[in-house]
Formats: sequence, C-alpha cells, structure tokens
Amino acid sequence: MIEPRTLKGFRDHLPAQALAREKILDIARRVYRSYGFAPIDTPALEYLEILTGKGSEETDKQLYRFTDHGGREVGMRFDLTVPFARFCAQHIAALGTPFKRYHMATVWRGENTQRGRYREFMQCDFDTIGTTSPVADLEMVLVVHDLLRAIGLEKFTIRVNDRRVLAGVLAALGLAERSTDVLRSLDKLGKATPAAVAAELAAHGVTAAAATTLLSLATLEGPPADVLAALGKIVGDSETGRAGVAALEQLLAGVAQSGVGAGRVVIDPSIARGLDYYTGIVVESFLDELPSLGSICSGGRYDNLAGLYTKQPLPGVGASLGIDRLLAGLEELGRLELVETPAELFLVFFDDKHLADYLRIAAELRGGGMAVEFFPEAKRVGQQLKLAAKRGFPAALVIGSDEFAAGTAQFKNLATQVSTTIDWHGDLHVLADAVHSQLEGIRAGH
RNA sequence: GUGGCUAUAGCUCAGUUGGUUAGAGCACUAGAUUGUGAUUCUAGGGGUCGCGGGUUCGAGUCCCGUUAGCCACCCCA
Repeated sequence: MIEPRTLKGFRDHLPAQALAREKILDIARRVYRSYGFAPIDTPALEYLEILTGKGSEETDKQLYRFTDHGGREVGMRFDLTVPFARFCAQHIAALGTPFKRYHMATVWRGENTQRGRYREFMQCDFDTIGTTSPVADLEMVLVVHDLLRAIGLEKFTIRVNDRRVLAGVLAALGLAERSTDVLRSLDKLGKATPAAVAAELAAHGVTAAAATTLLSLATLEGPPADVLAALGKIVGDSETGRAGVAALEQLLAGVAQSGVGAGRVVIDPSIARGLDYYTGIVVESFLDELPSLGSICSGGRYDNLAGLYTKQPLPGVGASLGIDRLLAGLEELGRLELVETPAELFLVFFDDKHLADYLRIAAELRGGGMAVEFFPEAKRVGQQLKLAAKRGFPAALVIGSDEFAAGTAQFKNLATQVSTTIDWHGDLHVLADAVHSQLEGIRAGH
C-alpha cells in the first residue's frame, strides 16, 4: 500500500471548505466585474527566465523550477503579477489602454508554512494598466473596500500610504540608497516596538537623528486631516514627498466622496510593502479582530510593470486578495458557514414504486432553477433526513405513497424541524412553485 | 532556510516512575421501531500509538533521525 499523503504546504479541500472558498471567489468575481475588470488567465508554467527576470533572491529561492520533457528550464508562477507583465508585453497592443483585468488562480511558493501560509495558494488579483490617473488609484481602494464588505466583513481597516512620502524623506536624509532596508525595518512597526526598529535602523547605518525623524513619520496616526498636516511638515520641501502627500489627500477625498464610511480607510505612514516595484500609493488591509494574520488584501501603484519584456512603459495600479489567508482567518474567527452541499433541497427516496414520480419531480424542480439532490436509495426515511441535516441542506421534501394518493407533499425545514404540507394535486408546476416559495421563505428568514 | 513546541480511533483527548490483549466521550454501522433528524437501550466496526532506527528482559512512554502541523525569525497573500 502507498501511504496517502499530501506535500508540506499543499492541501486537500473538502466540500465544506471548497464551498466556502467558491463563495468568496464568486463574490470577488462579482465585485471586480462591477467595476469593469475583465477576466484573463495565463499558464501555470512559464519559461524560467520570465519568472526570474526581475525576481529578488528571495523569490528565486522560493520558485518551483524544473526541466521539462523537452529540456526547457521552466518554473511555476509564484504570483500573478509577473505573468501579467509578460502577458501585457505580448498583448497590450491588441487590448489597448487603459486595460482592466482580474485574474484568480493558484500560485506556488516553496517557502516555510504557517497558519494561512501555504506553498500552494490562490490569489485574486485585479489591476488597471496603462494609466497614471489618480482615479485608478481611487478605484483600487474602492474595490478592496467593496470586496471586503461583500464578503460580509464589518471589522476591517484599509491602510494606505504613498511610497513617495517615504522616498522624499529618505532622499532628504541622504538615505535613498538604503531605502529597501530602511523600508523593511519600518514595515515591522506593526509587530516590533519603535525602540527595536530604531536599533535595526542604526544597524543599517541610519543616524539617531534620522531614525527619530523616520519613526515620528511612521508612527503618525489619527484623523486623516491631522496625519496629512503632520506629513506635510515632515516632508518639508521635498518635491517627491509633497507629491506623495498630495496623492494621499486626493485619495482620501475621493474615498469620502464615494460614500465609504469614515475610519474604514486610514493613512498609515508605516505601510511600505516589501516589494520594491511599488512607486506610489500602497495599500494593505487587516481584520481588526485578527491583526496578526497580516494583510489579506494588498496592492499599490507601480510605474513600469513590464519593463523587462517590452519598451512600452506600462504604469498601473492593482491589488490582490489572499483568499487562503482570509479563509484561515474567517475559520479562526468562527465566521465560516460550513455546509457540505451546494444543493438547497433534499428529495427523500421514500417508496421505490414511485421512482418515476421522484425523477419527474426532481427534473421539474431543477427546471425551475432549484438545486435538488435526490437520494439514490430507498433507505429508511429517518436515516435519509439525518444525512440531509448533517450535510446542511436547508430543507427536505418528503412524499410517500400516502402523499402521492392525496396529492400532497411535506416540505420540511431541516433547521427548525417544522413540516409544511403542500397541496399540489399531481400538478408538477404547482409543486415547483410552492417549493420555490418555501425555499424563498427560508432564505429570507436568514 | 534557522530555532522552539507538538503528533495516540473519523473528531476531541486520557494513558501513572517503561510492565500483560491501548481506553473514554462524540461520530459511524446494525437493531429495538417495514412513515420522519430527538431521547433511551443493545450489539458492532474502526488504532502498524505519524514513520524509521536505537536503548531495554520489556517502549505509546526514554534517545536519535525523519515527515507533517503550529509558533518565532525571514519573507509575504
């Protein structure tokens, strides 16, 4: 016997989890489409040179790579951004700009695992490419907001910053060369104490005075107007810094004008994002009840997506929902509704003399748009109902020989155990309509 | 990749200083009940104690390795 097992960081998805996952994917799809983002897909495998082209050492280490059957060096995509850059270089002429796409697909990273961090996981990216308009930045934040709301989250915070604010200050402090190290240190402020971050900055050769300035910048918080005023002072007359502050101001104004609740989107000058290709607005979003989970939806603006693959400059802005991390968080918070069936009605196989009737009834109900599972064996009714309840069916339809004789049916609400008698007099349309309205009633009750 | 903690039935866990055929609750199957999810009762199935090696008369228990999960670092979704 071969021991059945899965690789570290790779998981099976049982129906309860898979249904929860598909539900969120459906929501993401709906929200992205509501802003006009169009779906695309790309291959899981790419030529290795495409993936390693601009990757850091870190991504190179995490990349799954091998030689394929034709002797080609290939790699599995570790995010959706790099393949999208290659995609744009090949197709943007035909697509035209600005181009808005979403892409929901599996990616692979051979890094160490942890809660909500796997080696195979799914990303749900959306980007607007080929425009530098601040409206695209605003839309990015609005999509993140709408998405988290549509998922049913109430307690979340979207934290925004602009890379240029930090870049301007770093330049003024003469630290432009060390910006990557410095930004990574500042990014730890969520977890580490300011003193610890100051020590790390000193290790990078930052003077105490400069460290104090950076920390006072990164720890700013409060109402957006106050933070913006304070940021304005710190960036002084750095042109880059002022551009960043202005962009944040415009973004926050747009967010408010779009009707987003106050406090949902806050300025957090410590948000830097590890990835160096971001050049403008950056965004992270956190569950208020589970900040340690990390950001569940992050993104930002970049100047030149596909510079490695084409001479055409392609600025853009976009973000990515980490659905596996989000699901891990929702599960931990007990916010996952775990049902094991996508169907809404369980049709009991009561009497095998009436098989033909059951089949007709099931077909009629399905034709009316209802998802119906007909039990394949005429086992004891109690057992069938028990299974239906366990699987999470909202309702069951019980029709035995007595009911067939009387032209009735029992509609059973499995949550409340309440049975309702339906009179259908052998008319399938009447039955389907009655079942439909009963199911509507259950849905409305939730 | 580095360090720490953990691994016993489908699930949650007991298992004494190492000592006979490894237990409980829940779940599952069958029946009491050939027309309805409960309760109760009866019977039943299910465990190479993660895997491999070592110490010992004897290992679920001690030691080493390994795999997986969790936590911290790193990085990030």
